[in-house]
Amino acid sequence: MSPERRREAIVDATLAVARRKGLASTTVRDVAAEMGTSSGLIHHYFPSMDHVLAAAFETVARDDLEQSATAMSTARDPLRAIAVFFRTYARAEKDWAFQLWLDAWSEASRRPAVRTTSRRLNLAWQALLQQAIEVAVATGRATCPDPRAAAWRLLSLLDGLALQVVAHGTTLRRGQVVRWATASAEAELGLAPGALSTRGVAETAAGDRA
Amino acid sequence: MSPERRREAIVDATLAVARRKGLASTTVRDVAAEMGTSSGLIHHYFPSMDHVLAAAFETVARDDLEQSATAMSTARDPLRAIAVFFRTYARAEKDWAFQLWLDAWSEASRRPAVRTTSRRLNLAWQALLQQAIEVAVATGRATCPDPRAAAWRLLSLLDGLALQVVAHGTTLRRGQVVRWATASAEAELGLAPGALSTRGVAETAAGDRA
DNA sequence: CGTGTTGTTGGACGTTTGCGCAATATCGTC
DNA sequence: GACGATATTGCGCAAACGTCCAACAACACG
Repeated sequence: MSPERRREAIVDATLAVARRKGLASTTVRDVAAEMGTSSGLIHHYFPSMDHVLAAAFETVARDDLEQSATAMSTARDPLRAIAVFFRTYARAEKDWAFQLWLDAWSEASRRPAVRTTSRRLNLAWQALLQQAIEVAVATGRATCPDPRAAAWRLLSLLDGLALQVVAHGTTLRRGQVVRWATASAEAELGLAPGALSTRGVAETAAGDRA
Repeated sequence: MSPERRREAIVDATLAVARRKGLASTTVRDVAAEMGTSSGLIHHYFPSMDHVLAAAFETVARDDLEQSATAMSTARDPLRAIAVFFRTYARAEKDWAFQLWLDAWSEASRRPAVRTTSRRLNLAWQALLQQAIEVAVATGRATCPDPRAAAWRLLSLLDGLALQVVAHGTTLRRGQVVRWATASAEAELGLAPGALSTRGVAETAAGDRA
């Protein structure tokens, strides 16, 4: 198995374990057992467990980011692109991925590699939303005095709401998260209520269940 | 030392350690060493480490809650009470307390006692803000079609922004968090821009540095 | 065929974890 | 002053942790 392939295999195995036990309590031996190999092998490819976890978290966050970015790029309209952003953010299948975010934010203070990765990816997500807002403003579809601030606010709102869903389970319903965040976005962008709502974005509605 | 005093002492010691190392990596022996006693003593008062951490987290979150509640109750005006809520939320001294929240949200999936405590306190914070909004609406100082939703949105926004400050350090500045959240609150409550801003809430401005 | 490079193994090392338990110390009550 | 309950100790236990390393296997290249 090629070095690159092996690294991917380690990352995949790490994610399989992290999905079950959480990022924070994923150990070298867990990953080795998941791959069916020895634990020493992991340290042959990664300098420390910190870097393994950071690499694993990065692939998930980056994949989701690219997935959202391509979904947005196929939207026929700047406003629909923003609507797609919100709908792809709170998908039910992503609950475990958001738990990874929670773990990363918490572990950031203890694991340097996780911190830099988490920070970089968070900035990338903000940049994606900010750019979409700027496009909407430039094409006259929206008005927004400070796209950078609006993107941070909307992203943080999504994070804070999703956090309640994932960490506390029944406190909030997922549908409300999307609806509330979308409504805030309409206010931020000077749009009429409902301008970003369900109609016309059927391609992503499948992720909005329950 | 009375049993109740001893429990408090354990909780205090746990917090002293958690402040340094984070909740997730606070161990029985750390707490015992902090108290200058044996580790067995902790298990004599708490059934498991999970409950120790939950109790410690609870006292901090509850103290902060009561602190905010009393500060709000002394405000001369419903709107000022809301402004106080935002200013007391993002105080610099509370960075370590917010790291406790991050740890609690992350650990919620693994530690049952932490989960129920975190959930209960989060609901209490939302209730505090919702009540303040309802008072402002009832006295005609604000308009808000759905105080429950608005409270969740504003609280989640604060959480999401504070998260960036605490977990990633330099990504956002603390002053911006308060200003951005306050601006969102003004929009949610149908207020003029600046209605909740600095002027007139000097009693809490000390916590807004940097 | 020999030889060096590299992937991989399996386990040792030292530490740390949560928890339990027998022994000891302390103290209120008769 | 003796006694019973309870607070507290100090350590043992088994398991788990990250890291490291000597040894074996596989293969490319001379």
